[in-house]
Amino acid sequence: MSESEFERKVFTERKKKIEQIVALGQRAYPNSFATTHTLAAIRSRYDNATAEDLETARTSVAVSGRLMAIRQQGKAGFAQLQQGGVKLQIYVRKDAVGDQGFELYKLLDIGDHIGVSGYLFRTRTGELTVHVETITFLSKAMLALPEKYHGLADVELRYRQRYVDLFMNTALNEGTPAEINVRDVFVKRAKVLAAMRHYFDQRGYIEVETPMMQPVAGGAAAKPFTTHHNALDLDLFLRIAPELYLKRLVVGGLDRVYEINRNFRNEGISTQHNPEFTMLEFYQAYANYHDLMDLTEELIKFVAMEVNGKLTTNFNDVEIDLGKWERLSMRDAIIKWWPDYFGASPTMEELSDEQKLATRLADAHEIARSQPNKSQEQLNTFGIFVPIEMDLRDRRKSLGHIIAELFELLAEEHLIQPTIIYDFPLAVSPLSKQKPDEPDWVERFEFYIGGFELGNAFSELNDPEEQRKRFEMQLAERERGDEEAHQMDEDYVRALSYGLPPTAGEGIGIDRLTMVLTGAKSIRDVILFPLLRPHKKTEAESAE
RNA sequence: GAGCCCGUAGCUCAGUAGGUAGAGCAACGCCCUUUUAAGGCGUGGGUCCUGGGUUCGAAUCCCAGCGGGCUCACCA
Repeated sequence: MSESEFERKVFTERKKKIEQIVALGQRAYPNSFATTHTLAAIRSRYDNATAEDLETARTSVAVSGRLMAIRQQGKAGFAQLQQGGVKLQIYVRKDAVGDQGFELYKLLDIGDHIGVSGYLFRTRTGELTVHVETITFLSKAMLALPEKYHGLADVELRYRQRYVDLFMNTALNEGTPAEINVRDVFVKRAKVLAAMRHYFDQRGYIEVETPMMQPVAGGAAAKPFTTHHNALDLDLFLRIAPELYLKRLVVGGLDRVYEINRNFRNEGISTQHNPEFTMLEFYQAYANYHDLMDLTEELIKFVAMEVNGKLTTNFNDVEIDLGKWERLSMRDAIIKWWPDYFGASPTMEELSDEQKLATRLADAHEIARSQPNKSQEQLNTFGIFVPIEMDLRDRRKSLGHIIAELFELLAEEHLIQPTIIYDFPLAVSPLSKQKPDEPDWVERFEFYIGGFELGNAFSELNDPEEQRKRFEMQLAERERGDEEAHQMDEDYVRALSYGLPPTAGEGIGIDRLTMVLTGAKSIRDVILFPLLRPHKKTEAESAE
């Protein structure tokens, strides 16, 4: 820790204060303090009590908390205690706490933890306050707290010193903008997890934990982190998904399983991506993707009610109604969001035939190219569209890949209200079951809220021979340089060979769902300790 | 990975026609027995992110680096 002169000075002064506090008969770092109430309990129980109520039935309390404000007034003073995200004012006067007690009070700093006992009253201005009779010193803040009104605003410091962020940036600080009410966000995140567990537990799913360290990183298309086990001299991957293990469990007869845990993907960081993120995955035997569409809507509604008590949520200044869902096939979504700028929308038939789509994209390319005045947005779209069109024309990518790319380019950003996008190309879905009537398409859906993907689900491919073929197709793509193509997993094929019943499974990004439910604009605001590049150490510090 | 923006006291921020730095809070000392972003008087505190360059002179202009934010690309 590199300290400034200011911080060293404050630290030294406060060490002296601790000595003085000990000289007053207090312990420097006592082991405990018995309270009668939490601050939250006092607020909920006595917030409506009048001054007369409090006077006639005198309520003695012992409470503790961190001092967040001190307003000294000669031989008396007010201070504000904070505990559990709740604040309560205390009033200390010399004639009530005695000479020693008041000496102690004067040695307190903002940030210190104390315990007080006394009785409740209302001040002249009507604020519920503890009239203090004894003060017990509990712990000292050896560093100065951030500015009391604005809190800790520097985004980098908030992430690096989340411990400060958490006690400074609460809804109780008037200057704190609602979107960085940090404590509340993480309380809600915990409620999301609890609600999900409750939902699945009630429906006969069992919660399981599958390996985070895997010899083959499967179940998704992503670059993994690698690690090594010394005793076995074994290279391992941090998992990118639990999927293949969870389906092995369904083979084993655990018909309904879920897991809530971290996935690790060695890819870029953005407002929607952190290298480690939390995923719910669940599998249900004898269900298909239609069943999971219904379940998804029900689950998200349930979680929203548990967390927020309502189905609407404000995200990026848009009111989102989690009670109303739209369902669109991927091809319909492309047709719906096809921009006029590219001419008339393609037809379903054109989107299902490589040759016809190639012609259609070439036409669109020409129409867009010949338009004289392009907006920046159109230029951006065009800039992404052109390579897609060329990939199809030069047969570098299959129809399926092109469809998926077109969908992401044209439709994804529009999916603000809850939308289920179903029927994906087989080429981008190596673990999904084909549609009986359209073998190039699979029974898969993703759902979108706020313009990004929150979940991915499908009827699970359970034919071991077909699965082997799909893995081989993936290996071929890997050969062609796609580092994220799926690896072969022989044991998974073996597991399928013992018989996986018809099963559907789904993964839901917990961080992103929490963003939607709390209005957080960055995934880093819903992860307590998001990954940051460490500050480069100075030579002096490295030598320590 | 690319583009744009930011980095000044512990914190929140001012400070450019380039003249070697300010406020509020916090800290320290004093006054104040119903305040609440309490108030009053006084004091201390800064490698202006780092390293180069231009200049008589750089927080300010230029270059490189470090850290961060946003947008885009990849992905969930």
